[in-house]
Amino acid sequence: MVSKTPDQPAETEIPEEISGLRMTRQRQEVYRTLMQERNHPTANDVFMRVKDRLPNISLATVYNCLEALVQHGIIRQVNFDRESSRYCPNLSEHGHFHDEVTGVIHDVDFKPGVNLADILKLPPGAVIDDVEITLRGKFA
Amino acid sequence: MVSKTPDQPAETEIPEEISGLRMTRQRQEVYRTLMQERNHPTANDVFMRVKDRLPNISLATVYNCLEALVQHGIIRQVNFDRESSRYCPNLSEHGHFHDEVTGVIHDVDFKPGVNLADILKLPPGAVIDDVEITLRGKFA
DNA sequence: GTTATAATTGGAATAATTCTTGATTGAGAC
DNA sequence: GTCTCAATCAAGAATTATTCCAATTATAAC
Repeated sequence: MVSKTPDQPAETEIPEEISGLRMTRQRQEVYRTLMQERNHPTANDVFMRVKDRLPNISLATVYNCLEALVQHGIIRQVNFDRESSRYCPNLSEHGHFHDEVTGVIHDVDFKPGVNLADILKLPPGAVIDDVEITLRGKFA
Repeated sequence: MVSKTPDQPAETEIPEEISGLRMTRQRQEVYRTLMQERNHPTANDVFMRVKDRLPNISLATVYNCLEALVQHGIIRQVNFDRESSRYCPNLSEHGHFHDEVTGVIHDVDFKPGVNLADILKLPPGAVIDDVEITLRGKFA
């Protein structure tokens, strides 16, 4: 190889390490897939996608990567009822609207300035670490 | 016991049929257990409880009963992440606060007059059939 | 390059739930 | 009361998403 062109960034810029997580090739590809497929894929969806680039990757590795990314706050894991978990790189606090007809999942942002304590009778002293808001419905 | 006092309702009043669902002995006991154990038991919790009264009941039947009750809107099924489903006879719209330390689940009511559309940027045209709000946290 | 540590792989194991099949029950017709 | 039919139940097998495990491989530190 002649030129390394070190000043030109890769097509998708992924740091070698994020908040202490070693960004291995597998984790990179899992993450890249999530960034490209914004439709809340399951672990298996990701697996099939990543196999195009890493034919030897195993499903267990995809699960491991997803877990590592979730643990480090790089992606979010989303559950609907008892279905397979889905994964989502949208880190802004948001809920999900599940279209019962098409199965499509839409991110639903909060309106600005909304506070949970304004709408819920929280138990006194409760400190909330995580909120999950899931809506099911359809389009009129 | 001498008098039957028929005008006094049973300790837990359970109609013979609710919205088209035949209230069999098994369904009665499953429902009664949920009404008594307000701590969001799993199917297996209910199973063990109901066995005291119906020693021959099977876990599959408990699942069937729970499903039938959920389907008829008599109880609610609640899911936390990928844990076993839990069941809840509180039909008023409410969310759940999951205490990470003790594992206890608390019902969280909405403040009166709160409208989802006030706090969320719902996709235009979306008709919401069901809402699930789950909080995780601890007590300070 | 060696060594130590962490990650990956493939397959086996797990656990919650659903399915299947045959037996039982209960409601209504007679 | 008895008969019939559909609904329900029981027991265990099957399914499915996910996790675990042991062996290999890659990475980073020295």
